[in-house]
Amino acid sequence: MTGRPAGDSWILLATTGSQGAVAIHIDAAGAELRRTNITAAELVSWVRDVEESEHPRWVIRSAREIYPGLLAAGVLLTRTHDLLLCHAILRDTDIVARPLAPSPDWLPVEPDVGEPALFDAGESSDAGSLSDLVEQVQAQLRVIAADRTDRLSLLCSAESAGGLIAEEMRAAGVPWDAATHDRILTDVLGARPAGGGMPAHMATQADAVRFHLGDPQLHLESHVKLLRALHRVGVNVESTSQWELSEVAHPVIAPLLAYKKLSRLLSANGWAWLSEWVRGGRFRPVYIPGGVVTGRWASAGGGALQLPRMLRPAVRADPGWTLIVADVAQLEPRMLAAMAADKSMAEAARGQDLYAGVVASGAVATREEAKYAVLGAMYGATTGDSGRLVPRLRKVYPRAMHLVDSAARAGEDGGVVSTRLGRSSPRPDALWQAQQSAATGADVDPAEVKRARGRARERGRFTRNFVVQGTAAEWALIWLAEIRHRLRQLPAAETPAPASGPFAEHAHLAFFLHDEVIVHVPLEQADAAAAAVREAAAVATRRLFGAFPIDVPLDLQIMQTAEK
DNA sequence: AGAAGTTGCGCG
DNA sequence: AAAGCGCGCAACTTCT
Repeated sequence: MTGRPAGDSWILLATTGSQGAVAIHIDAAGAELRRTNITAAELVSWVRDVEESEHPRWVIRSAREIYPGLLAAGVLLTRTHDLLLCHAILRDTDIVARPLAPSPDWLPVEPDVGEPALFDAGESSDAGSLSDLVEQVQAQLRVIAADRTDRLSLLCSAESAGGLIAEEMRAAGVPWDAATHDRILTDVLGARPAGGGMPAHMATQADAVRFHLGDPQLHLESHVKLLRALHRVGVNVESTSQWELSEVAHPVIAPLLAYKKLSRLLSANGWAWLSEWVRGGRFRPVYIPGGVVTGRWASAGGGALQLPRMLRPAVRADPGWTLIVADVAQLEPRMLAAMAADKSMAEAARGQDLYAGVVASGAVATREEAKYAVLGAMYGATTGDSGRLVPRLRKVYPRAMHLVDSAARAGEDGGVVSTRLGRSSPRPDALWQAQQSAATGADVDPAEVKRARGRARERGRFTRNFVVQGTAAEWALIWLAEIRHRLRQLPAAETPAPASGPFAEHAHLAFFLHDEVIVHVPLEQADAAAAAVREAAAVATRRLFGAFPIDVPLDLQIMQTAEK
């Protein structure tokens, strides 16, 4: 950080078990300015008061540990520096000479899937850890300050905001209409048998499959048994995956594919999921910011990131509220064009459909080809339709292609690559390194060399994708943080939505998935919230790429709130 | 019996 | 093993 604005206060907040907490005002280097001891009884109101009067940046061990309790008490934090999340970034970053010394004390904690305890102190909050905390924030601030470009400062702010947003979204929940979900299940799977057992439509397909396979007792969920049965009737597939089955012409295929689809829906998001995960009109998934090495979020429980599109209609605003649903089309290739400052690719990215722009460039003939070529470029395809099309992009977008090709080369050589804001890929593990050096010797088994080469290529594909996926994650993080910031400015709702907990009277983010958001807003604020989502996207683009002209268009809808 | 690994499929 | 990246989860199989 090149400088902290005058009057900007940072407060290290550490819980000290049953005794309460200690708050330490720190300067830009993390040195103590003054210290306040707070009893457990006054903690919540103290934090609330200071939040309102000082608007500090709270330095906390982890939002996941302390924020659920505050939210349950109705206290929202605006800005934090999340030591656990930032530790991971600053430890691995390759954009400064001396990254943070890694420490096992600062590894992510297991998410607590249960109910939030009131300001749960956690087990690591003994007296000794206070000095560790001070030491850690000072070390982190040193690394951030060493980056004269301020990218790590921005990344840490955004990542920390993500830590808050993840907990806020869980507290608010996704408004979920169980009746709609149930209706979809009944329509698709058939009536749910009273005594358990298979829903009607599923049973019909299963019977058809067993009939065509000539085995009325066959257990369809066992791949081994199913495969044997398929072989018996001459369907010579190597696996029971749908792509391979769909290549075969045989009367058993249609009902089998239909059965697999229904079976998947039932086991992943059927009635059992509904009763386990939807309570009081809300789905409350556990988000894990930074859970993926690239910086993307992961989730734990509920399969939040895999909700089938078929169930989207079950996401339903409360009475008097509506939903803003927004996503970015082709976020990753847009990030690539801007990172590489590739004006030709940015030109193709103008407007809603980047693939149409690629076709217009003359590189490929159809939109479908454009899509395969672009995805292949970012994923490192070398064979098949996709691999065949990639070289054409090298002619029209040499700068963009050079960026991903260089990232791949670095990865193959065992090197590290970084995103726009300085999140760096992990180093190769010891096994990988050993495998590579073992393959360079004089008389090495050719199979060994080939295997090592394969592993090197594999890592190249990972680093190739890392820079793009990771930068897209950074864009999304800033987008989220800016949306949240703008929603905060909106007034209280005319009609409360009690199920939203701390957000019962306020517009809030309800769902986030890589490049899309759902915002739950009072009806009367729909237009203002939509504007906030759009402005936030523009800000994210500008923060990452300055004046470089890259379009990041949103597909944004204000949901119609139909009567049931 | 329970852990660990595999398969297949949902999402971006 | 789809043609290439990143995930989580359920159900089954295999290992201990």
